[in-house]
Amino acid sequence: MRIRTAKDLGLLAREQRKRRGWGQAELAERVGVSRQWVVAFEGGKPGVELGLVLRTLHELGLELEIGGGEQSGGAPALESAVDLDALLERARRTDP
Amino acid sequence: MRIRTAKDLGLLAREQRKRRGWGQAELAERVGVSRQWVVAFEGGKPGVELGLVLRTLHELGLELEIGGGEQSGGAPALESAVDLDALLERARRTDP
DNA sequence: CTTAAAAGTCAACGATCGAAGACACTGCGC
DNA sequence: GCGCAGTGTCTTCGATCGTTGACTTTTAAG
Repeated sequence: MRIRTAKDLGLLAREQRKRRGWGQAELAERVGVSRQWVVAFEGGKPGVELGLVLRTLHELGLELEIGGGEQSGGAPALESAVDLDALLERARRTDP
Repeated sequence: MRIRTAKDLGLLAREQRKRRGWGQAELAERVGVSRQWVVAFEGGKPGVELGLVLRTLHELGLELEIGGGEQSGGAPALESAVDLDALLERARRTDP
């Protein structure tokens, strides 16, 4: 899932937490933050600290991936081949 | 690229900034933060605020993607079909 | 080699954070 | 309807943030 805002991320984290059957208090304990912090993060608070966010995502089994990175001045070099195996492998990991 | 720590992310942001030929001051101005913040972020400071991080990544043309999300208790339900077109489309957006 | 640009570092300050504690509200099983 | 678990919200407080300004060090252009 593409993330652009803190709200996007918070929503995703909440969904994943529920999928795991955890309450906010349980997640907070696992991560080592206060429950209030979890509430704020899930609510999309932009001021939350990056390190805690990363730890929380890890605890939720969510993986952060950065893509993009085109040169500012023009089109990126074209890949000459499409690696279907790699695509499938990634899809398997992302949308099991 | 897989991101686990604030340090990972900061390094990547620095590389991308350099690739674009921008100085820290220029990036700071584009994002609307102080140069000191850019220095701190690139240096991997975990306390930096998520909202500013996301804005910075966007300005650098980096896309944030979240994957993973397996059920905690067992194997996820298997999809019966693989949508190659969707996979390719997503790959095109993520790794152009 | 010289000099300017870029990057690193330090300090002060008002704003905000995260934690702890607690109360209010919601959802659900019995 | 009642009770309990989960979630939302409020307050206080010490710690940290991001900004501004400025000085130092490193890098790169000429």
